[in-house]
Amino acid sequence: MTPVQPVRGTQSLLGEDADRLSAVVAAFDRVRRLYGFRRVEVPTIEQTQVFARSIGETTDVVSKEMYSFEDRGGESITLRPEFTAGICRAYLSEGWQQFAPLKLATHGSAFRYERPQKGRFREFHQLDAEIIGAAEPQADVELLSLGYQLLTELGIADGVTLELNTLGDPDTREAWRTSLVDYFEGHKANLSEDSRARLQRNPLRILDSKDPKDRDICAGAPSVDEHLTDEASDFFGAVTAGIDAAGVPWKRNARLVRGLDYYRHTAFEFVTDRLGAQGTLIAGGRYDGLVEALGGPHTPAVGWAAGIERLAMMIDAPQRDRPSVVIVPLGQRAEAEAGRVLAGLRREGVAADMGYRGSMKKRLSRANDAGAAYALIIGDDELDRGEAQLKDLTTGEQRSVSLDLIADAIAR
RNA sequence: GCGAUCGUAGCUCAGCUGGUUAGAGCAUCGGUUUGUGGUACCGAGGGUCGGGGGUUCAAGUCCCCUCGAUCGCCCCA
Repeated sequence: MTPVQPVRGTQSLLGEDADRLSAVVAAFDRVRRLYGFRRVEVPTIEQTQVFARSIGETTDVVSKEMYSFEDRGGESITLRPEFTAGICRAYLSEGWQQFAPLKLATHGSAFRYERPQKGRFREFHQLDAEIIGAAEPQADVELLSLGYQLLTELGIADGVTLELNTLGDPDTREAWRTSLVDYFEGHKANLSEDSRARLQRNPLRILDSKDPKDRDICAGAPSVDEHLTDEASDFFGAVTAGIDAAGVPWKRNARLVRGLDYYRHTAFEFVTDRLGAQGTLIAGGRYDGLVEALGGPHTPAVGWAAGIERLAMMIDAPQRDRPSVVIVPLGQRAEAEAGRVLAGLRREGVAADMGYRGSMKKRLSRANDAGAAYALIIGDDELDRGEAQLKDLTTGEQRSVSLDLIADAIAR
């Protein structure tokens, strides 16, 4: 019988690869506390309309790339493809509005039915940070600082660039869009086939086309700056002044866009060239229109999400967990005593382990493989004297230690 | 959805233009050492060569289909 295969685009990780993911999450958890972002839990599944309404019913994203199914009650359910929409739903349905402005953080699995490639999976993991109910540019600044400090904490800030742009307010956005369509219509003949299709569907996206011909045309395209209202311009100025003051390096990318209509003002990506085509590590922006799209009151908000797998690929290998001591009992009498010693050490906060079976040779070999600092050998002879042999696995030195003083001996 | 490359042991791979019982290293298990790991030496287990079909006297090797992996395109909430 052939073994059961994993679902395409899912990962099962042991050892260093798993440690990398948890190191990223641990760093995020440290940093988000420093910034006062409260941990939230939201469901993995939501009613499909939570995502469909926020994204727009007709897009490819909704029709082809979500894991949606009908449950036994006939309800259309979707595995979350991201966190933002679910958090906004909770903000409305759980009455979190009373705590606004709210700084929230979470992390976990998300699901997208896409073709797997480097740094892209069908079940993947995200860090997520949101500020809901704040229209002030300081919220954007705080979120950008949080992202930068996370990258610094992970030791990868040097290889990452913050690309920043503004999409302006709705008036700005509409005016810019119109002039972009006019401009690209004029160059339609020279655009790539993909971009000609985008002209109908999502003209802003032409700006980040990878096609060299498109890029030349984009170089002469109207900039959002020409359409910024005074208010939008002031807002962007406040954001950039704020991150400059906070010491966050950034680069203007006037071609950075967001496809969905609910985005306003700030749009940004922390990118790297070290991960091939999937170079975006953290992506976010201001989404003042989203809560309204979910049926709530007008609510300004800004946030970002980061791909945990991508961050994990960037960092140095984390130190693996290793026991301080592995107990090696010899014989049945020793094994009973060893169980007491093991429990005692663990209660004292010493990372201690003991194999379930095996010869002394085997057990020592396992202790060595586990990276233990010490092996504690307990045999009948030692037991009679209330002692054990403590062996330093690095130096090979071994000495007798009283069973009551093992934790002290290891600490030294 | 589209394109390219690739699937041989748990892992990394070798296997020439199709030709007897498919190999190595690492890992695992056992032994040299019944109370001493990391080193060394000896030995063992483990593969219907991703799956299915076809060509051929003969297929791991050639052809088709399929599944999967990798990288890219599309998409990127």
